[in-house]
Amino acid sequence: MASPPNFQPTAAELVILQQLWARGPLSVREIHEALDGDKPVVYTTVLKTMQIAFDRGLLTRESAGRKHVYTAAVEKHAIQENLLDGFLDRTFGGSTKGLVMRALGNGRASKQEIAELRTFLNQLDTEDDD
Amino acid sequence: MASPPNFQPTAAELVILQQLWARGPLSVREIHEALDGDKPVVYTTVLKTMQIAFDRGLLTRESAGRKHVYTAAVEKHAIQENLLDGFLDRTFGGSTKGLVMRALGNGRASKQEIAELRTFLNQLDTEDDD
DNA sequence: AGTGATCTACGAAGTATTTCGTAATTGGTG
DNA sequence: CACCAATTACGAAATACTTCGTAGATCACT
Repeated sequence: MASPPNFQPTAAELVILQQLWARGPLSVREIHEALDGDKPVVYTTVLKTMQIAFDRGLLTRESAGRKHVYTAAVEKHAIQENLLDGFLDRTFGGSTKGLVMRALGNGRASKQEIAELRTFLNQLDTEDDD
Repeated sequence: MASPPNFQPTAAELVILQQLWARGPLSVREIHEALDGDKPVVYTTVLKTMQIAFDRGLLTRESAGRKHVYTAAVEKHAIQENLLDGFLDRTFGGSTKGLVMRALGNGRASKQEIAELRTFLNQLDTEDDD
């Protein structure tokens, strides 16, 4: 069976994707305005990054008058999984348990999140393969 | 209070560190032999990477006859946490819950691991701040 | 039609990382 | 001591990614 392409957006591309995933289709200007905060970014830097992401198939776009409106062409969950797989192997030698324990052990997760995860983990049960 | 330096080893450095964390102090040759598998690596590439990691303070070394024996100078858990923090923000917008659910949802975790995590999560309880 | 603002395209410099080749040094062995 | 193999040091090319400036097109408005 054919696997989906293993898109691995770079850090700069990921910043763009986060905007599009969260807010839907956007122009370069809209994204530039959202990003140009404490750390200023030049307009054409954002433009170029989006053009590259478009060339790589991460984004689609439509002409709207003189400008382009971009849309994420890849699913957030799929990309997160791709990136996570690599990160898991590189940093935790593939140990999901190691990763999760470190993620929860650093005090960044709220009580709320922990409670939700406990529920999630309790559901996640008998349905196992390998 | 002074924070520990925020070491962020590169991918190549991390490969070296994984060896040292797992197997203790090693020479360049020993690491080269361990890595030179399906994807061949040249000896001096490994050497150079280790010299850079040494310069950056990630490794220490001792002379043993004509050769050097290297040791990890940074703690595995601390490095994993540093890298995880950045990855979490970039890829999951800082949502630990999102990360953990994706990590567990992809079917890579064994029943065994899931059971252990459930135990861990149940212990992880009242001791919360923020 | 002319002017100015906004936009896209894109080359290319800048930065970070990885990879490799060459030279010099060291240690053991005949 | 001479030689060979193993080793370190290091410059520099190769690769990947990011950033920016310039040029040219397009649109709105006068």
